[in-house]
Amino acid sequence: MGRRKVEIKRIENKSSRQVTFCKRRNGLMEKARQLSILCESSVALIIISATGRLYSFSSGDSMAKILSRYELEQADDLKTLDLEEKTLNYLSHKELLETIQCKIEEAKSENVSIDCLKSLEEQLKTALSVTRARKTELMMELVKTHQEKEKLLREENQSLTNQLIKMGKMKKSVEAEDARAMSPESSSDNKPPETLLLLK
Amino acid sequence: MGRRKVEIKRIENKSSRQVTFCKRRNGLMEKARQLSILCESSVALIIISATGRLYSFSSGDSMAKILSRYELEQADDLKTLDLEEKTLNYLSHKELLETIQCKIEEAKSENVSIDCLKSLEEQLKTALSVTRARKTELMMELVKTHQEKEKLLREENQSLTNQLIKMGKMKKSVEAEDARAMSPESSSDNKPPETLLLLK
DNA sequence: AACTATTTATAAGA
DNA sequence: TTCTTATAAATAGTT
Repeated sequence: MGRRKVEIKRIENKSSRQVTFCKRRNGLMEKARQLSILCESSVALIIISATGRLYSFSSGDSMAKILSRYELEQADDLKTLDLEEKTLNYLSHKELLETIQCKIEEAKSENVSIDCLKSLEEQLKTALSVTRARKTELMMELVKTHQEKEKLLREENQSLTNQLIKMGKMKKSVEAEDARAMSPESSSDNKPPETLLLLK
Repeated sequence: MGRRKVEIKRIENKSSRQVTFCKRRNGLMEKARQLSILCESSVALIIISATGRLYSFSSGDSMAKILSRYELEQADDLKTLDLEEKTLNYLSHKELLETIQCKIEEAKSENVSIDCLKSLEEQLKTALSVTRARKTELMMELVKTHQEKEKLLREENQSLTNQLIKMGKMKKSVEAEDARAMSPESSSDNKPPETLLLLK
């Protein structure tokens, strides 16, 4: 949609690449906004220019909410921390925290060097990531437990529902003869309704 | 760009909303891909449908890399607000690091709770920001020192250059009479050339 | 930063 | 769903 068709490959001319970046970035942001409104969906968009400038859009739901939903979906959350790949492979969370304590001890002195602080910054970044990963891990376990519990309840509920249907049919078929013959059994077992309430 | 113009507001009809979602989602993904290639930029796109289904695109750079870059930016923003206002005013960098050490001590036990890790995550984020801030502060001081040194040198240089020019003119005006009359003075003071070398 | 010739995306219809 | 098509919208190259 321009004077001529363009191949989708890196634009060689620097200035026209910059102009195109600006135009298409705006276009993409607008499209993202429209999609989120038209179809009431959540959209998160992050763009980092070649020069490192950051642009972002997020619909109604906050960016953080959308990102955390995304991170939850990725079971490979731990793998994606490739920045810490090395550390994570050789050091446990506990060991990392111990390493950090030493670094902090160093940095607590009054006359710290920039290099020392730079190193502490890196360590803290790593610790933050690993702590996050461990948190996610625990949360995933929690979610899994809940899902299993839910599955069991669903199954129980289904079987109880089936029982009820079967009983209902039987009841109907004997109602004409003697309705009171079923009443003791149906009133004594009141668990099915209770379990049904657990479903949402 | 269709049979007729549409207002950007929630599409009421459910099925046409679904169709539009599918079409525009694909369109947005494709546009994101094109932007990343044409302008060699990093693009991360996450879409969550109204029904909770998740779709995502990320260019070359892994999604995690882009997201962490985004989060880094936010952390910096947080630093400039919260930290300077609250923490930085009441706690020294040293004091904060001490607080963190306690938290880490807690988190080192085998059976940590999610809440405990969450709290540690926050503390590490803060520590990271404060460390960064302190680092920046020291670097700024360093830069300032260098700038001042440079300014002094420039001034010294300028005045010396002026002297040289003046002398040059005087020399020219007396050259015809006696060039050797100026030589003792100009050879005894060799500072000007040396200082000039310090400029870049 | 505007303009405009074209291409591209897509709304509605089949 | 998928395709077709008329039309709206985006944008490439130009000024």
